[in-house]
Amino acid sequence: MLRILNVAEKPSVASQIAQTLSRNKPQHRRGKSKYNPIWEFDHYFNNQKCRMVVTSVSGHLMKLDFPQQYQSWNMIDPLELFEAPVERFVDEKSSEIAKTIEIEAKKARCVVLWLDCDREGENISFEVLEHCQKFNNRIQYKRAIFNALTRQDLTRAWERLGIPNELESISVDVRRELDLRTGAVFTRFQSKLLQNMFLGFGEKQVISYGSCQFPTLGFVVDRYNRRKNFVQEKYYFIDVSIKNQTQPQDEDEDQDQKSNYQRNSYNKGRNNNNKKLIKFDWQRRRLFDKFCVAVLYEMCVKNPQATVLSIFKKPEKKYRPYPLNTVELQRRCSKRLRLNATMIMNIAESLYQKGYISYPRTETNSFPKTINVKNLISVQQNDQRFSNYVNKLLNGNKFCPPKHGRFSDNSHPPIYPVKPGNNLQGNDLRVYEFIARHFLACCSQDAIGDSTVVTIGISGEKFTLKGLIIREYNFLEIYKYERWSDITIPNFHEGQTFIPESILFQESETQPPNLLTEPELIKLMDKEGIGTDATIADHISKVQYRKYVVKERNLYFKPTDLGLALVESYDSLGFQFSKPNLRANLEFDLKLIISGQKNKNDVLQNNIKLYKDAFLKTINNQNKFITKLRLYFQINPNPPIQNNKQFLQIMTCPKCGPQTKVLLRTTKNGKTYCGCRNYPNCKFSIWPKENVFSEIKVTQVICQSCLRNKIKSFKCDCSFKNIPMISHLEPFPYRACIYCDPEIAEFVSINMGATNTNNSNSQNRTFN
DNA sequence: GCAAGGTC
Repeated sequence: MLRILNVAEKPSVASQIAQTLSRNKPQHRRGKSKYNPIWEFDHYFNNQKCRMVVTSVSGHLMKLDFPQQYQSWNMIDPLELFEAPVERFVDEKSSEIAKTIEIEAKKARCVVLWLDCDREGENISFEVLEHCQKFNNRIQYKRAIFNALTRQDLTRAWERLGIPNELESISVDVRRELDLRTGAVFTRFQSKLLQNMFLGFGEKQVISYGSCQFPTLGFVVDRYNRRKNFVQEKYYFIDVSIKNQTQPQDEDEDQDQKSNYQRNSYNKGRNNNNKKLIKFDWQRRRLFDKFCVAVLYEMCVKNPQATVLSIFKKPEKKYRPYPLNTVELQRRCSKRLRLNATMIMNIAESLYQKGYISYPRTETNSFPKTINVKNLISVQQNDQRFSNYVNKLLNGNKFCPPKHGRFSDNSHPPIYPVKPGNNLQGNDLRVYEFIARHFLACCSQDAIGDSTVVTIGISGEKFTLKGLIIREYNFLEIYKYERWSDITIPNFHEGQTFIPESILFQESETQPPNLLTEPELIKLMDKEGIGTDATIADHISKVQYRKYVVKERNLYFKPTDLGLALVESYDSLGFQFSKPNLRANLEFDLKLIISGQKNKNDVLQNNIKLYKDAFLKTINNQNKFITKLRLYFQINPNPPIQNNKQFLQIMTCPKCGPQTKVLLRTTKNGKTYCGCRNYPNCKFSIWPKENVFSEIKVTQVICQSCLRNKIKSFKCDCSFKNIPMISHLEPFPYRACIYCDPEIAEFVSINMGATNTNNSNSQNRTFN
C-alpha cells in the first residue's frame, strides 16, 4: 500500500493531525525518541488508499556550526570565522528523532511536511526533507499548509497539499549563518580580551555577543543613562481644591472670604484633614516659568470666585483584554505576579504538558471561528472561584464574543485553560489562575461607567475635575489584575459660582524615569523585534546570566559595570551593537529575500562585510576599546598570553596549499610556535628552540633553493611564496628561508606531521 | 566555552 510519512514540528501537533484525519482511530507506537511517538492509520490520498505514518520532530532537526578545526578559541583567529566554512548536520540532541525519520522515510513513497506555517517551520521542512532524501532519494514530498489545528483546517490542508517555500527557508539560513558567525567572532574576541587583559575575569567566563543579547542589554543601559543624566527641573502650578462632600456655596454666601485671598494663599480648610479635599487640575497642567505662574496665581487669588463653565457627561468604558498570546502572558504575569519571564514560560510549559492550558507559545490574539469559546468557558463551571461568574456568562446575558486581535502565527490559537486547575499550588496555581481569569475576562463585556468632567474658571484660568461612577464592572469582576475606581465628586450646575476651599501656589520638580522593569523590557523587545515570543524570556535571562544586567528589588533592571563597559566600548567606535537597528535591518533584508527582491548571497555578503569591517575596526582601534574598558576594570599586570600576536598568519601551509595559513600560536604552557590552521587534520608546525617568533614577518620572496632540493622531496609543493624572516638575527632584518637556511635551522625545528607520501623519513624531520 | 531559533 502507498505509504506516506507525515512530519509535524512537535508531538502535540502530530497527535492532533493523526486524531483528526483518522477520525480518532490512529494506532500508536513508540519511535526511537520516547518523546516523539508515531501514529498510524489508513487514509485516502487522491482517492487511493494509503497508510499514513505521522510523527514529529522537536523544533529544528539540524544544527549549524563550524567544522571541528575551527572550534578552538586559542588556535583560530576570530577574523577567520567570517569566511570559515559552516556545516549543517543533525543535532546530537535530535539523533533519535532523526533515526525514526530515517527508518520511516526508507519505507515511504512520500513525505508530507506538516511543520508550523512560519519561517522557521519552512526551514525545518527542508531539514526534514533533506534528511529523508539522504536515505530515500526517490521520496516525493508535499507541504501541508494550515492556519489552525482544527478539523476543517487540517482536512483542507490534506486536500490541497502544496510545496515548501524555499525563499522563506533560505531567509532563515541567512539569519542562522549570520548569527553564528557574528556571535562566535565577537564572543571569542571579547572573552579573550577581557580574560587576558583585565583582572576579575575567570578563564572560563564567557562574555558573549549576540544580535539579540546586545540590544536587550542596550535597552537596560539606555534607561539607566536617561535616569542618570536626568536634570531635574522645577515647575510651578496652581492648585485649586474644594471640600469633599460639600455642596458648592453660592457666590454671595461669604463675601469676607475674598479679602482673605488677596493677602496670601488662603486655605479655609487648613485645619481640616487634606484628604477631605478634592483637587481640580489646572488646564495648563504646569509651567516652568515661576514668574508667569505667580502672576496668574495672583490674579486668581485677587478674584477667587469660581464659575462652572461646563459640565460634560459621557459614558466611559474600560476595555476588556484581547485573547492572550505569549508576549502578553509574559508581560502581564511579570507585572502582576512579579514572576520573571523565564519562570512564567517554564510554568506555562509545564501546565501545557499536564494538560491544564493550551499551547503557550503563540502570537495569535484572536480565536478562530472553529473554536467554540462557550465550551471552553464551561470548563470552569466546577471551579468554586469562577462558577458564579461562569454562570453569568453562560446563562445570563453577560457573555460577549472575544475581540479579534491583529496578530496571528497561523497555527496556534490564543492561550486558554483546558481543564480546571483545582489541584494546582503555588506559582503554578497563580499562573493558571491568571490564564483562566484572563480568558473569562476576554469573553466578558467591557466595564461601563459614567464620567463627568466639570470645568471651572477663576480669573480667566481654567480648572477641571473628573468624576466617575462605575455602572457595570463586567470583566473587572473576574479580572482582579486591573483596577477601575469610582471617583465621587459633588453635583454642580452650569453657571454656578462658588469660592474654592483653597487656591495654592505650588512648586515641584520633574522626576527622572525609573529603571526598566521586566514588563517594560518585554514590551520594548516585542516592539523593536528583538527575539520572538518564545525567545524574549531567554534573552532576558541570558543578559543576567552573563552578568551584564542585574535585577534589583526583584523589579528593576540595572546594567553592571561589565554591561556598561561593553556598550560604551562599541559605542566609542561608532557601532550600534546595543541598538535594535542592526537586527531590524536584517529582518528587513530577510523579508526582501522572501519576496524575491534580494538574493541570499547578497544579503549574506553585505552583512558579513558590515560586521567584518566593524571587527577589523575594533581590532585596529583596540586602544580606544581598551580605554573604555579601563574605566571599569583594572589591567592585569601579568597577562597570560600576548593576545594581539595570537593569530598572526606566518605563511601558507606547505602541506595544505595556498588556501591554508600557518598561524603563530601559543601552547597551554605559553610556548610560541607556528601551526597549520587545519590542525588536527594537518600537523605541520614550526617550533622555535628559543622564543624567536615574536617578530616574524611574511615576505613574498620565493626560495629558489628549496625549489630544487629538500622540500620538494617531502611533497611540500614549495611554490609557496612566503618566507618568514626572523628579526633578532643579525643583520636585522635577517631574511632567509625557514626551510633551508642553516642559521635559522639552529633556532627552529619543523614538524611536517604525517604526510601522504610513502617516505617515512619525512615524518617529524628537523632541520639539524 | 560562542548565536538565535525551534522544542521536551
